Amino acid sequence: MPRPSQIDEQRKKLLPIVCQTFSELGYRRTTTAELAQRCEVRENILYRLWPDKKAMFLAAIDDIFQARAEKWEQILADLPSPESRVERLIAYEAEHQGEFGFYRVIFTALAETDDDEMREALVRMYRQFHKLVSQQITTGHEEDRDHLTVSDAAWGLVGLATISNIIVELNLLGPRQRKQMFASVAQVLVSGTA
Amino acid sequence: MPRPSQIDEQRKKLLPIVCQTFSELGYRRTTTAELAQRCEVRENILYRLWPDKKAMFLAAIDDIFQARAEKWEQILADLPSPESRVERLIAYEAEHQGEFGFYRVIFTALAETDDDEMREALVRMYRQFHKLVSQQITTGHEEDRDHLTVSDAAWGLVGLATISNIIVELNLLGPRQRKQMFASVAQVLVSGTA
DNA sequence: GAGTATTGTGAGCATGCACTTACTTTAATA
DNA sequence: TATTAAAGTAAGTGCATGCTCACAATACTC
Repeated sequence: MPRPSQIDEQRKKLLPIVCQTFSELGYRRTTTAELAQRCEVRENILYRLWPDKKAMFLAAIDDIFQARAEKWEQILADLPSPESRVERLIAYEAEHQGEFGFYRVIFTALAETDDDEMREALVRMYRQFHKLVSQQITTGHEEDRDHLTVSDAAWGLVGLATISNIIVELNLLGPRQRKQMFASVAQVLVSGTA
Repeated sequence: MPRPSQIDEQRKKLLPIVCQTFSELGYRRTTTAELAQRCEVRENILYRLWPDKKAMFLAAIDDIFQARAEKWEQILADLPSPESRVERLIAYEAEHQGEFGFYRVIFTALAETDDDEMREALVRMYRQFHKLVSQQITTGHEEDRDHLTVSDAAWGLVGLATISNIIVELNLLGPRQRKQMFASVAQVLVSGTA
């Protein structure tokens, strides 16, 4: 009998490096040669772990999102008080934005939505993300409502427009729901402006 | 004397086709061969109009944004009443989201932010966009504040996270301002949730 | 230690694609 | 009508890059 395969172990070992590379360079600019070099193996080996470059990228998307979700859980675990959970996450996100190259990966993936698998991976990811956010928005946060500056509200609207377009691109909501969502959120942002 | 150059005219004539192509396919997937075919000229000719593919893309970004801004002006011109200007634009955006392939261009551009010119074009565009939005958010929209559903608020937050990452990526705000903006908008979205 | 499948090496193939070059044809001016 | 640069044609070049193949070395089981 021959030696036992360690493909799974190696996949697990190299995945963080693959994630890091895609986060830095995005999809297109990441070459298989670059990946191999950083992983300190030949390209050949990578193709024994994943069928093609796209599979490497999809694996990276899943892993990066997973890491983010785990980070969130960890934060919430430290803070068992039911209140201020959202506030805690918001503070964390505000602080660490763009740290994991998460969105660089997302942007480059969004540039490839003509590919079905890529599209599906994105849809899965956004659905999970949105669900995660939803679960944390507990009701009863009435408190004293702060007013927004015009500039802040404008950024909020630009963000809203962006996510709306992503929703269109990925068919995350039907047109009717999407429009209603857009109107509601925009309304809150605008009317909350001092 | 030879015949006068009509380069400017031809540039202007072909630009819409170039825009359309980039909107459909994004940056990378748009090949110069494809552009030439759609423009019904040889690749050669395109390279007499623009120095390289990137220049064609940058021209497209500018033009697409310009078209959007003009559309907005046109909408506001039809509606000289100072009130409900924002509402009108919001309604328009909600209705026509994703129609011009605007964001497909933006996403693929965001995948190329390692390139300085590309980056600068995006920064210019976002600055203008945000300014435009800001100008329209008139104060005094107190009215009766609608409450958001949890789902809508969550989408708002995802959009906020997205734009925040874009802001980081493009250095549109300093960290301090960005965090403050994030917190304020998130606060309004969360506390506005029924 | 023999046998076998795994792991590693290195070269290379095929293709897509941005960009070029050498040339012909056209038409506006003087 | 002669001149001259622009407009058009056709072919090609060179490079990056995803992916493969033939083969050598290794180490695990029996």
